Amino acid sequence: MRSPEIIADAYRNEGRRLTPQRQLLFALMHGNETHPSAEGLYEVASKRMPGISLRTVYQTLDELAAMGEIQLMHCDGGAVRFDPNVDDHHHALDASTGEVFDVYVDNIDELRAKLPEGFHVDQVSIVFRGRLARHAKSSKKSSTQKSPAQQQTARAKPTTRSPRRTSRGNNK
Amino acid sequence: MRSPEIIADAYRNEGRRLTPQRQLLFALMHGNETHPSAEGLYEVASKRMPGISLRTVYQTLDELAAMGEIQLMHCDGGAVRFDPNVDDHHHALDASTGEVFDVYVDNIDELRAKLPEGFHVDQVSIVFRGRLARHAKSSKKSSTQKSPAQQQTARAKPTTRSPRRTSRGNNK
DNA sequence: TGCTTATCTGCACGACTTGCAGATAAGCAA
DNA sequence: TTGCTTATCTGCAAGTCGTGCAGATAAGCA
Repeated sequence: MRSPEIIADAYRNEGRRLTPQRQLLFALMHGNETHPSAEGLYEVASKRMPGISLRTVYQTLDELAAMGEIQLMHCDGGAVRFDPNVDDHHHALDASTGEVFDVYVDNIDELRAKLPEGFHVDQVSIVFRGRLARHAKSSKKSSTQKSPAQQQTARAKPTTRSPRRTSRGNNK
Repeated sequence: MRSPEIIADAYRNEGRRLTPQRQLLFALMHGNETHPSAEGLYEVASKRMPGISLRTVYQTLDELAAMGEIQLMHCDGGAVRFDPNVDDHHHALDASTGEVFDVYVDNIDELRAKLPEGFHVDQVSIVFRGRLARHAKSSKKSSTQKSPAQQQTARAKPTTRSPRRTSRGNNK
């Protein structure tokens, strides 16, 4: 995602209006590495601009996505998450915290995949599920910088549902 | 997923009852390569057993998943899809039809990924998005060529809103 | 055949999004 | 600065996908 200023210009050039809501959201998304959901971003935005509507957050994120400034991520059925990093990268999902980290893989094109005959690949996305050891209790650390992707799923494990985010006292 | 008979035995051994609904669903899922959603499976099941409840389909699929007989797939925010293939494999998603194909990748462990320090990978899942060129289907799927995963996303293309998996009409 | 209780079915409800329509307020002209 | 046009914003209803509940059914067994 480009800088808020550049995006502001892009908006103007497209005849769109620059509203304080949009500017706030540009700023909150720029460089944001938390891969927030619309709700999550809404909560942060609400602190700085009480009254902003969740609907506006959804709309603005959709616009940014349509402009190619951010990407959508659908990890494990929860809410969609947004990523301002549109470089060629992948993700690591911490199963216990729900956190998502950007992961760069430099040799995807070397994958030996048996694709259906005649299948043209537009995009490849890889998700590494696991967990981040925040406080290594034992002396086992500094594993890798360019680690080989450990081993693959051994067996389908009992459908872990993504940690539900707390919903603000919403009700309908 | 093992055969319906074996699963039936497994159910009995766990003290669960073998109902005609479950038996039908075991049969419909066994060897099913369409990666159906609960709704899709429900529609097929309804033809053979009018009156079966969608709720029952969800329940039975959840049981099978908990038993490790099938896997869940969350592709692009639509409904969850179920896969009776629990081998170590990945998926190719046809962006225009929504079809999902199983893909075997034999050198995942060679991926050079820059994972966060201390991140322990439990599972790696790869999704190849693109489309299948349908035409001249003369010979069988005899040739399983090991094609290198084509090139990666050149650039995040303006996030084309996922064609909102047409809920009902889709998977039939 | 009868009994216990696991299942099934139907429905309401919750999470996440999107469609709508009236209220607001950018952007521009005078 | 004032006015005007109309893009946006906000609030709410509605739609999709799943899950919780509770009464009706029907497996499995004596």
